Amino acid sequence: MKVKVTDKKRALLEATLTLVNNSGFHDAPMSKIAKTAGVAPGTIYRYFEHKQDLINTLYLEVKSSFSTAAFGGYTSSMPVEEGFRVIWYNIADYKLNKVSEATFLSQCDNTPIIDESIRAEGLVHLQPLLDLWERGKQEGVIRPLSNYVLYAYAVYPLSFLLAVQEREFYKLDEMTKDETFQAAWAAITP
Amino acid sequence: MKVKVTDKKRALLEATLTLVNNSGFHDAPMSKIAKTAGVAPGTIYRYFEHKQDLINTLYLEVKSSFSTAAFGGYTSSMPVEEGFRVIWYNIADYKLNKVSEATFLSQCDNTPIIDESIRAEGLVHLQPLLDLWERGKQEGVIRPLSNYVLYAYAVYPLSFLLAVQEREFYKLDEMTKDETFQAAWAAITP
Amino acid sequence: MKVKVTDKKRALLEATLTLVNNSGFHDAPMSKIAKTAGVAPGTIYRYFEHKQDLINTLYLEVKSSFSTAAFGGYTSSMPVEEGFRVIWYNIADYKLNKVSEATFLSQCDNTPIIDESIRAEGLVHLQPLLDLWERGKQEGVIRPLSNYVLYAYAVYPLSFLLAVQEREFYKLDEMTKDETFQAAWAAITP
Amino acid sequence: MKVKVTDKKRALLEATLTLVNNSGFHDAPMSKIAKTAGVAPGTIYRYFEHKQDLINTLYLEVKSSFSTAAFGGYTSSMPVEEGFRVIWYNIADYKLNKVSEATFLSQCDNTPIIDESIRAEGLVHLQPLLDLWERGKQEGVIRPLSNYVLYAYAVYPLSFLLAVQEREFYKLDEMTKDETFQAAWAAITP
DNA sequence: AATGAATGAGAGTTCATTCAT
DNA sequence: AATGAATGAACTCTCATTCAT
Repeated sequence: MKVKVTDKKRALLEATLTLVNNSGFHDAPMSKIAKTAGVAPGTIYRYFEHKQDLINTLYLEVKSSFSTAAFGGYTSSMPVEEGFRVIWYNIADYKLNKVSEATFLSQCDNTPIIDESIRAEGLVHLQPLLDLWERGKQEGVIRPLSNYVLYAYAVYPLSFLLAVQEREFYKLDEMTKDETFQAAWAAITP
Repeated sequence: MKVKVTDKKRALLEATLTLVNNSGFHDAPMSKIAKTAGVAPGTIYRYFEHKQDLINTLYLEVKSSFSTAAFGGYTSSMPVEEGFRVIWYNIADYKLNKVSEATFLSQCDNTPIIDESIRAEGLVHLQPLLDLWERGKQEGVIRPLSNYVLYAYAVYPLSFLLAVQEREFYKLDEMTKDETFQAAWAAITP
Repeated sequence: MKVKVTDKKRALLEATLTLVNNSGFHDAPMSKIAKTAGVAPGTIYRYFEHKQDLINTLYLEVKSSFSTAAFGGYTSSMPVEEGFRVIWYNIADYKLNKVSEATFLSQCDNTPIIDESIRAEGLVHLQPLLDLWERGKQEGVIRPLSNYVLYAYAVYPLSFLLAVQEREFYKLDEMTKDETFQAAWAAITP
Repeated sequence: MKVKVTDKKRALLEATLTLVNNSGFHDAPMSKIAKTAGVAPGTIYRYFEHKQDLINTLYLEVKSSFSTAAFGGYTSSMPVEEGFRVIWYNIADYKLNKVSEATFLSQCDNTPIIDESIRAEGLVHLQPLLDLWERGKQEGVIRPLSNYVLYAYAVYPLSFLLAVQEREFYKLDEMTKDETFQAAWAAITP
C-alpha cells in the first residue's frame, strides 16, 4: 500500500523528467504529466503542492543522484590525481549514460525554472570535489584557480559533449573518453 | 521615419531578451513583452508572425552578434596560437560584458525553445574557429581531438563562468582571465 | 451522473443554437455561449474540440432531427401522393414549430459556416424522399424533373415561409397550410 | 478625379462581395477587403462609416440591381401571364448569371448580418410583382394566396437551384429552365 | 486515496478602427 | 484624399488548480 503510493510519486517524477526534456518546461502541462504517469490530474496534488514543487523536488532528486554517482568508489584518502580521475570518470559515465537526468540538469542550470534557494540546496553535495581541489592546490598539483574555474574546465565541458551527443552529431566512446580526460587534466594542472 | 519603425522592432527584441532572461521563456507572455517594449500587444504582430518567430529572430540576431564579436581583429593568416588567443579573448569579453546576450544564448542552447533548423542556421558563423583548429591539428600544435571536444574545453567553460558571475559568486577580472586562458590553452594543446 | 454530463453538452448545443440564430455565427463568441449555457468558458472544450466542432455537431444533430421528423409515419409502400403528403406535412410542421432548428438550418445552408464534408454528411437522410420521387416519375404522377428542381418547388418554399413568419409578417395556419400544399403538389405534378 | 474616388468605392464593394461569398461574413476582415480592393485599410473609412455600413450599402445596391433586372422589359399593362413570365425569366437569368450577387443576397436573407431596417428598405422595389399578383387574383388567374406564399413558390425556389448549381451538382440550361417555369406557374395558378 | 469534471484567469492572436503623416 | 502603423478590446483556446464524489 505504502509502496503503491510511492510508485505514483515515482511515476510522476519520471513523467515530468521525460516531458520537460522533450518539450521544455513551457510545454509540459500538468494534464500531460498526469496522463504520462498514468494518474488523474488531481492526484498530482496529493504528492506535490504545485507544479513548482514538483519541479523543485525532481531537481533535487536528480542532483542528488548525480552527486551520489559522482563519488562512488572515491575516498578522500586517495591521491589527488587518482581521486580526480575516479570522480571525473564517474561524472562522464553519468552524463553519457543517464542521459535524461543529465539533460534535465543542463536545462535547469541555464534557465530560471528553479528557485534560487533550491538551486543552492542542490550544490552542497559537491563538497568532496572542492575539498579534493583544495588539497591539490596545497600540494601544488592543481593550478591555484578558483574552484569555479576548475569546475568550468574539468566538469562542465562534459555537459556540452552530452548535448552534442544528444543531437547525434558525435559519440563519445571509451577511447575518446580517455583523451578527453587528458584535456580536462591538462586544463587544471600546472 | 524608417528609424522609428526599426526602433519598435528593436525595443521588442530587447524586451524579449530581458524577460526571457529574467523569467524564462515560459513566463514571458506577449502582453508583458509588449508592455516592457512600450507598445500595444497587437503591435508585436506587425513585426513578428508569432511568438516563436520573435524568439527565433532574437536568437539568430544574438548568435550573429556573438560571432561577429568573436572574430573581430582575427585573420586566418595569424599563427594558430595568436589566432586562438584573439578569438578566445573576444569570446570571453563578449560573455562577460554582453551578459544578457550571453545568458540568453546559454538558455537557448540547453532548452527546446529554439526550432532545430534555426539552431543549425545559427551555427554556420563559427566556421573560422573550426578552420583554425584544423590547421592547428595539422601543424601538431592542437590536440587531435574532435572539434566538439575542443569547443567543449576551449570555449564552453566560459558559459559556466558567466552563469556563476551572474549569480554573484565570482568575478572574472583581467588577471584571472589570463590564468583562465592558460587553462583553456593547456586543455587543447598536446 | 452520466445524465448530468450530457446535460452540459445539451445546454451548450442549445445555447449555440439560440445565439447563432439571434446574432449570427460571427457574433456568437464562445464566452457568450458558455454564459448562456451556464458553464465556464473552459468547459466547452471538454465536449468539443473547437468552435467549428461545436457548430458541426450541432448542424448534424439538427439535420438528423429534421430528417427523423420528416419521415415519421411514412412507409415506402404508400402510394406516391399519400407518401408525399405525409412527408410534406411533416416538414411543414417541423419548420413551423421547431422554429429555432429550422432557422439554424436555413442559415447553415446559405453560408460557408459549415465544412463542406459535414454538409454532405447531413444530406444522406433525405434519400426516402428522392426514392419516392423516382417512383412517382416512373408512374407518371410526378413531373420528369431533376430531384433538385422538385425539392426546390416542393420543400424549399417552406423555408421562406418560416423566415417570413419569424419576422412576424405572416402566420401559416392550418387552412392556409392546406392551400400551400396544393401549390406544392401542383408544382411537381404534370 | 471624381471618377477615381468612385472607383475605389466600387472596388471596395466588389471586394466585399467576393470575400463574404467565399469565406462568409465572419471571415472577411477589413484588412483583407482593403487588400483585395487594392486600397489601404484606413481608406475604407473615407467611404463607409464602419463595416456594417459597408455591408448594408452593398446589400442595398445588390438588392436594387436585382430589382432593376427583374423588371426589365416589363410593363404593368401586360397580361398577367405574360408579365409574370417576363419577370420570372428575368429573375432566373439574374440568379443563374449574376451568381455572386445572388449568392450574397441568399446569405443575407438567412442571416442576421443585415439590420432589419435595411432589409425592409430593400424590399420596396418588389412592389410591381406584388401588384401584378393582386391583379391576377382579381382576374382569377392567380390562386388567392398570400403574396408571401406566391413568392415562396414562384421565385424563392430559384435560390435553391442557384445554390445547387454553385456546388456543381446541377446545371439549369435553357430547356430545363422552361420546365422549371412550368412548375412555378403551376404552383401559383388555380 | 484517487478521480476527473469543472473552473476561470490568462495565454497567444486577430481585427475594426484611429490618426499622424 | 490616402496611407498604413498603431491600438487595445475581444476573440479562441489552454492549463494549473480545486472539489464533489
